[in-house]
Amino acid sequence: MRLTRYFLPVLKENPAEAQIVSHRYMLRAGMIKQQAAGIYSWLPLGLRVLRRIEAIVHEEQERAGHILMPTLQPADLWRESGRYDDYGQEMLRIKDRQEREMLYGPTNEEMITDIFRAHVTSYKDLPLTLYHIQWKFRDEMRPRFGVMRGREFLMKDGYNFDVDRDAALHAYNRHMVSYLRTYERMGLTAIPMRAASGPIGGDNTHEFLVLAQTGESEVFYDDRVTALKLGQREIDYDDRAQVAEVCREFTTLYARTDETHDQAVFDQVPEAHRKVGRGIEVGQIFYFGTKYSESMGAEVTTAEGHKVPVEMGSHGIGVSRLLGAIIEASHDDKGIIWPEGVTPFPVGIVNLKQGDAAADAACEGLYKALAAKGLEALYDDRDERAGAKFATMDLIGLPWRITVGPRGLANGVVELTSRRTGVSEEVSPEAAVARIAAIYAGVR
RNA sequence: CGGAGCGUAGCGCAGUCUGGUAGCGCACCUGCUUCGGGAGCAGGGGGUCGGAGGUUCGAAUCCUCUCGCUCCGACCA
Repeated sequence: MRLTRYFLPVLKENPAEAQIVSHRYMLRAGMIKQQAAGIYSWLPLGLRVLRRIEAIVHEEQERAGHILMPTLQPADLWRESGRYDDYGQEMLRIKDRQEREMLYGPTNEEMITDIFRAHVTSYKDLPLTLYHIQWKFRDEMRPRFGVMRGREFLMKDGYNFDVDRDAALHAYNRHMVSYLRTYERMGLTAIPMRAASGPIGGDNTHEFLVLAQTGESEVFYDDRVTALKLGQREIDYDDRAQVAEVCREFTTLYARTDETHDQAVFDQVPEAHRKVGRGIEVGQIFYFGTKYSESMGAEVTTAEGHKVPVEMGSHGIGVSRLLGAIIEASHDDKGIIWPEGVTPFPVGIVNLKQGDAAADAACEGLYKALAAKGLEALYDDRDERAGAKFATMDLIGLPWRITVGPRGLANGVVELTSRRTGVSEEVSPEAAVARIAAIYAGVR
């Protein structure tokens, strides 16, 4: 993408309404535009990152069935589970022209149960997991922090259906592991913490927290959990013992939110590892058994011929919120530093002397060579001074930058710079392309 | 929803107390010079002051109502 043809309305000054760093940078980097309290338009750069995060979520859902449920739901479905009255003012209630009561979905347990009961009646069709990524609306009393606490937000929510409790708990564990992988691919350390279930219900639930000063939850943890990594290990999601072992590894050390914190247990953590901090919640998994299947009549026939309410769980990832969480976890005083997994463009090309025949040709060559490797660079071809181009690149946070100028070209080299470390090296254009391709070979 | 504050040019702000017909920086446009970390000089365009009503010879400024946004608190992916 050539910057002269790209809609990237960057701001030099901080918008007054933005209080935290991720919100400020998202506005300054031209990623989002607020339309009402907690409701945002996604501009090209922001949308690209949102789509990258979605892509990773999709890829990690592997065999789960991808569906799409509507944003608007009939109120009657929620009357069946009893949540129409329980959910309160946070639920946006609407009437259509026929005076039918509708709501803008804050979550989809009722609807997925309705889909399930219409089509599944036998244990032979289990286990089943269905998920979608859809906009949700929760009419927060106080939206804030940009996309971290918006009213409209994009969420991946999945639902598993199993024949018995053991199978459902395996589904729970499977999702815990897949979520760990998902966050790691985004360059995040998200710690599973024992949590409270809230309006979803159920007795087994973990939240995934990214540690950050600006987090909304107070967290208590043994800091050795932050060193745990899934890495490249092979995992067979059908292997109950292996999946359970990974979960045990990640949930044994103390890690809880204030809702479930137990000071007596926490005191047993060695003092050197005992940490209190704040975290951003980026996902949650639930096992809630037959809460919805019983109230809504979602039953399956077992091998023995009995009808039983299906065992269920649900799992969510705050897709739009993750943009904010990633920025909170990865930035400096110049701007954002995107992890390779979610960056809007893999690399930026800065032409220091637009209009110089050699510089222009070298940039075009790099741009095409990268494209040939499937890497779309953001080429700053504006007639701007070097400082302005560097400032823009630093702000929008592309992890790699290739700087092209007459001075280097005279020696046959361009500069390859890491946004994260600031380290530059002078290499031939061909070598720069090869390096970038190698870096992203393991990422996309 | 309770408490506090703010709406003046695309963005950041001054002017409001002490009414007299709107200003600064950035951005934008033109020209010249500059050109490896948000350039300099000169010239220029743009707002009727969130909205409605009222007081007054006269309202961004005073009064009433209203809409929106932000911050603190209670709730949440």
